[in-house]
Amino acid sequence: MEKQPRQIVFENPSLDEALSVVKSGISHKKMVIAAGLCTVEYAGRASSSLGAGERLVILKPDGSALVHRPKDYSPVNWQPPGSLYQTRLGADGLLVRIYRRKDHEVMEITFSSLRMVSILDLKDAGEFNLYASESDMQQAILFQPSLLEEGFRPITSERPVDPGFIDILGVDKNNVLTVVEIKRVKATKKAVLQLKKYMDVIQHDKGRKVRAILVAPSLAGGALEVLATLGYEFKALSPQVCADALKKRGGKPITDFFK
Amino acid sequence: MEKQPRQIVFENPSLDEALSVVKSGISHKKMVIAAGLCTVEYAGRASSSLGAGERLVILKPDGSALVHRPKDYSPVNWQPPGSLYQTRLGADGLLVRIYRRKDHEVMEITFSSLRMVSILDLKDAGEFNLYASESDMQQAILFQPSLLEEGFRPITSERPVDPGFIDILGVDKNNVLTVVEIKRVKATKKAVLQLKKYMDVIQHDKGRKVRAILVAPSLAGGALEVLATLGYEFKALSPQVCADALKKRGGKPITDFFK
DNA sequence: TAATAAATGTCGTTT
DNA sequence: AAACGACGTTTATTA
Repeated sequence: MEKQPRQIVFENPSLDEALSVVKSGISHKKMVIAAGLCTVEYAGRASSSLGAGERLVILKPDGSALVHRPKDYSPVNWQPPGSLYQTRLGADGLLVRIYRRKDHEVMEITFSSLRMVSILDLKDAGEFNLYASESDMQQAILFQPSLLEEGFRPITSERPVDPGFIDILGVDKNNVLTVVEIKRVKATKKAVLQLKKYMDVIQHDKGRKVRAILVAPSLAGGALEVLATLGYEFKALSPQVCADALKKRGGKPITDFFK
Repeated sequence: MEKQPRQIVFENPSLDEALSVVKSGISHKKMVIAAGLCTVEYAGRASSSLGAGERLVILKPDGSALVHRPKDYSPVNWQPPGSLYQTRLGADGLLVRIYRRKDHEVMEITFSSLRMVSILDLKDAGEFNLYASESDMQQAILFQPSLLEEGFRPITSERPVDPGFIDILGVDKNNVLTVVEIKRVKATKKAVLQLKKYMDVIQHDKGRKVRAILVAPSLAGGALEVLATLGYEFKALSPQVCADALKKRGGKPITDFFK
């Protein structure tokens, strides 16, 4: 019983060597990394053509593939998970074909030469947690209503109304019904209009005084104007403060991606 | 004058070795690739925490950074271009800190061990062309208006109005003013509302009959309803058909609208 | 800088 | 599978 090495790395491999490494990596469901001079053609939802240049190519065991240029956050070409790999030597060099049934998408990479090719067997069971999302802010206000203002008492959250969901519905210290809309980033005019949609419904239903409060770390220029016109209010509150408030409450993060 | 090697690859490097390789790669503005057992902390617009596991880390010369798990198209953590790198040995291992001034974002990777670390000097001046984009659809209709309907005559494209740009403004065979909104994917309710915004302005300005046509490969359920209510029309047209029409038109690549 | 809309958006949840 | 909305969306473009 031969033990697979935990990684394989070839520098300046021949096309033949690269072919055998890539083939092996794919069939063993390992991560394949290749760097070299290549062209890329893509056809599917759109189509694209990438001229010759040196790039980093990543083939993941789950069938996702990435072609990265030396710059930019996003890959120049890619395939989502679930794609199928094929590779062979062609007239122009080492061909890697990545096919996705859904949308009949094909990406074809042609390496004319390689600088490096590698197989990595990565074990990763780490847990990922994201904090301070908008729902975290909501939870924080529900748990500690004074974050919004003294005397505020939430009634419901995510209350469904005609055009969506009201983040928080409650009453203030004078028992005035209050609609709360939360944004985790600077609130734009759009957020105010969203709040207005809810207010239109609530005011129509109730026919009595209702307060509207927009909660966000800050307000965009245009938003303030609309807000003032409509007689709504703004409460500055950052996701960080909410995250801290939740942390003090103890327990684990709200946005637990792996439930 | 010593010539830099075109790439450097270390397998199972010590933390010291890895430190020196990473430092060198960063300072020489090369692409740095590292694979190993690490944790990642991020704080900025949100904050996140990633437990120990083996990942592939890419540091690009333009200051963009990616942390890729063995699965998924998208990185689990990242920093956009323009970030600054810092690296040193810490108590827990090799620390790589990627800081972005904008939004005060920090990502910190801590490697406890490495499987591979590499510097690549990738030269990439290849041209990238994308076809069957929304702009291509627009160009195709402008060049061959019958793709929309017989007798249609475009007047302007990208006409600026209050809150944006009308994709195409023209007149139909009866000289009725027609607003055209184009989507390259199935049109949603949102697209109809976008069209409505333009219509509100046009109708307000002109005070005469105006047609509104939504062009897309297909219509979402909710969109059809709103479209009907507003009295707008739908024309099925795929980006591929538009790309083909442009190609037949001959000449140079379609994505040349960037004048 | 802010706003606006496109994207091979991707990625979840819900119907 | 379709629809809908959120995203650390990113990216491009314009005022």
